[in-house]
Amino acid sequence: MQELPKQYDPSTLEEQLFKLWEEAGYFDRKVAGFACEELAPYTVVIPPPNVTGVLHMGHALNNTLQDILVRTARMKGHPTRWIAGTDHAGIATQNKVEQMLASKKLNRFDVGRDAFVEACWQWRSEYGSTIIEQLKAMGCSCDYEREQFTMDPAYAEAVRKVFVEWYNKELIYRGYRIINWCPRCTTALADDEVEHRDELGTLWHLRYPLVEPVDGVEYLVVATTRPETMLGDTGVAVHPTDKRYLKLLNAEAAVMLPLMNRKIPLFGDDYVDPAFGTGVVKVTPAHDPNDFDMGQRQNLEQINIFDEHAVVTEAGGSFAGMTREQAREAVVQSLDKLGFLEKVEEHQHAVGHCYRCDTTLEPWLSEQWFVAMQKLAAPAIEVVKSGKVTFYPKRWENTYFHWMENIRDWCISRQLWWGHRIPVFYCTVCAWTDALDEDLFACPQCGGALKQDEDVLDTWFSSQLWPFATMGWPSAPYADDELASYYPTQVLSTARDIIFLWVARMVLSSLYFVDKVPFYDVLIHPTVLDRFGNIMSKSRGNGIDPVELISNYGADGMRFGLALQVTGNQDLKFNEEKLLGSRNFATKIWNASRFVLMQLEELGAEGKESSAQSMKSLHNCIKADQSQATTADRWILSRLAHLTEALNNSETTYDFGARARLLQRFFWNEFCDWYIEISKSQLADDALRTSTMQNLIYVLDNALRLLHPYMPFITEKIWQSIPHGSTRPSLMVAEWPCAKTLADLVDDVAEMHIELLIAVVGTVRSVRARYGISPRQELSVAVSTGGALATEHTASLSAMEATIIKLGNIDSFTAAPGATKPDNASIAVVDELEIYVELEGLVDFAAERERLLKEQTKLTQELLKLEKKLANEGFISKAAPDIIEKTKNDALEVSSALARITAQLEVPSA
RNA sequence: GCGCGAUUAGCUCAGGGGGAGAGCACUACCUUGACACGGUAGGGGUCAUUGGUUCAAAUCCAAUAUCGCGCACCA
Repeated sequence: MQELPKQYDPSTLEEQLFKLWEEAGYFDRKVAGFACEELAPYTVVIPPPNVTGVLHMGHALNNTLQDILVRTARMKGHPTRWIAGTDHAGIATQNKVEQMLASKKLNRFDVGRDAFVEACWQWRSEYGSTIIEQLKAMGCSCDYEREQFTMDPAYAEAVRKVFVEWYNKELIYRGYRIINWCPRCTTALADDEVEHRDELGTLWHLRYPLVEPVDGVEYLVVATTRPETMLGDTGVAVHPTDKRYLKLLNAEAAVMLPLMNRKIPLFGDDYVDPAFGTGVVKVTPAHDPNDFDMGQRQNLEQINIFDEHAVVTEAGGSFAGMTREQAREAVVQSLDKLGFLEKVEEHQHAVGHCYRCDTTLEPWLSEQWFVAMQKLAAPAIEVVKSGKVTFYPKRWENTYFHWMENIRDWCISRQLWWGHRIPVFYCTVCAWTDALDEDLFACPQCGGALKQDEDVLDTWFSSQLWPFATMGWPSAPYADDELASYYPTQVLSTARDIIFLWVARMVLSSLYFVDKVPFYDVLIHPTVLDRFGNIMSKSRGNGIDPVELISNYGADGMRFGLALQVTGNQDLKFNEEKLLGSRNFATKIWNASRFVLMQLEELGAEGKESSAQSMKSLHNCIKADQSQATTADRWILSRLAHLTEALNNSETTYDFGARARLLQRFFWNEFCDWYIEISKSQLADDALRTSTMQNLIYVLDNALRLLHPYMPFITEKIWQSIPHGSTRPSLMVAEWPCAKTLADLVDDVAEMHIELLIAVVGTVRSVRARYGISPRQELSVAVSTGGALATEHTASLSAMEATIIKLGNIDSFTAAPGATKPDNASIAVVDELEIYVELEGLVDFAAERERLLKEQTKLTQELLKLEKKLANEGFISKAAPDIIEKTKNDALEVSSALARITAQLEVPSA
């Protein structure tokens, strides 16, 4: 046995304990050699944080939850595997490395592609492990030995195989289309990578003169939020049935585009909403997705007026060389000068921004690679509909369905250098092109030199393979047969903002390539907001650093405090006070354990139990020998049994907050506040000493096991020091308390009897506080029992006399059926007990009379309410029998209490 | 525009058809031999509003208001 230091110091202990776990290899208990083969494996893949990442609150929360699940499963005996690793994060990492180069006044083109990619790898090896180290500091029990990276050679092989397979099945194709373009990152983005934000913009109304007036109409008015794009206008559209413009349509009128002096046609298209603005739309096929579609239908020319930096090209005539912002101003000015500006108004509209750098995106026409999603989506919808995959909370399934059912083709090419290069090769001589599993240098058709596609794949294209690519796919047979035994994974825990980007695509690709769902449960945890309800972000500067929280509250305090705040809500307004409370809870656990150990030591020093070895034998004894057990012993064991059952029952609902609360209430309010206090008087009794000690150890041992997944460090440290009943070397691989075994310990009688004790002690304490009687002043207390169980209650209270005397600081205690009330005593009626606290010479009786009058009024009102209810015919005929029974009992109790208080008031006070 | 969430004590939030709860904060007392990051006892709420269902509504339904989120956007 090892003595615990006086103060709990998370900072030094956590590091030591983590090292102990890691070195012993407990994270994979199968490897560590502990039996677990008979149970189904429990696998979780970590949502791989970006290599550029540092731990933020979302990670802290999400990984706390995953660790709770994994640690619980491990203790229950499941072979567990929590796969950890990082994502290469194309744009994010490339941006970091570009920033680094910029500090040396270089850009990526200065150093060249190979050197740049090399610099990315360098950057990764230097900074890429930060977040993994931080996960360790949190206590996350991941399988770090199998740490994965989305650019590992084996992983790259998987990505390439997926591309080639889909390419061959024509699910991947190349197309010339309008995509979302970030002019700062100079790359295309997928639709889901666009962040729309409402902004107050301007709506410019422009006059477009007709080439020839029709019926006196000389010009049309179009409204636009992007006047600079007019340089690329190749048409003007109205709704085909819009009466205002029918004449013009019939006349096949054309417009002379101002500034560019280009003749462009007017045409009708259903897309145009005649109710909006003037009902006339300028059409820029190269710079707006809707205009692109209309342009296709009308066979309009596509004039791209921006280069990749959103600078106006030659196609923009005299505006060439201007940025889009400069061009906007210049175009508006020129139009105004020429009298083409009709009206300017404010206009609220959504603007797309780059999800990585927040630059305003440009809809841009370019050649890109796409995945045809529709066919792939159907089975992915099916598995959720049929319940093979379940979301928690379930409402997120709607979000998933909505996306899947309205799915659009996925732009997967990125004009970046850091990432998986698209494995498509082009012959520089002939027209040969193909996607290849292996690099090839000469054209199989003409022998000419081959060139690989310059673009890399969307990071999410590789992340979608994470659950199976991390388990050896596509190597055949799967390495270590992992895919066979550890797949599908049990649960995927993540944030709601990547349901589309990641979750949906994992389902779809896993079904296609492995023919299995990637996970059974999807746990969408709440989003952590700041205490005012705002999203935490760098730009707001309102983020909280979990590393700092760990140093302030300990990893255990942070974890428990976060878990407490997890409910079914979609947001979590971060409440740091809960962490403080959790740190205090950790201290409470520490000190309660110290108390138990101190008692144990004292017992050993007296020679009652001479060695740690024999103390080990104490474990479980209380269960074997219930004859030794007091009411309090049986009560706390019964509470422990209920707790274990409740924890097991709520498990699959992922209700972390509720479970944390159950644990805290049991340990603090039941074990510490009552059982430990009661044990003090039992330990003073030679006859009860050993059995009480056994019970303290037994309950503490089990409570530590139940708490371990939430607070792994402190529980491990204490457990190492107590004579627990396990042969296992570490709590993290110890046995989970068996609910079935514990069920035998449920004891309703003991629970009821402790309620009596709590009522008596509570009454005495209340009386003291009410009348300002010093805690040192001993009091005389008598309890009159009544009702059918009067004899049993009397016996029980008498048996607990020593404890009651100690807890209430009482000098004389008696319990008897119908005991007479001493003169000048305070009376309290609790259930069927009348509790008398003698106050002779201690208090002002007028005050006590006053209190009783108040109590009488309260009870009278309560009784009236109950009687009214019972007199209600509807209630008697329709309410459930047990509710009626309960109401009758309540009425009886209240009326009896009222009678006793009334009687008391009628006795003239001395 | 469509969809989702929230509205309960000063604060953060549980709960959920039949007695309004926790933690923090507040008040009083207690330096009791595990713990002042503690103990004991208290004060404090028309459960957003309105209507409906029901014997019974904080709880179920509908509408409204306010706040937040997501999707889709009409230039």
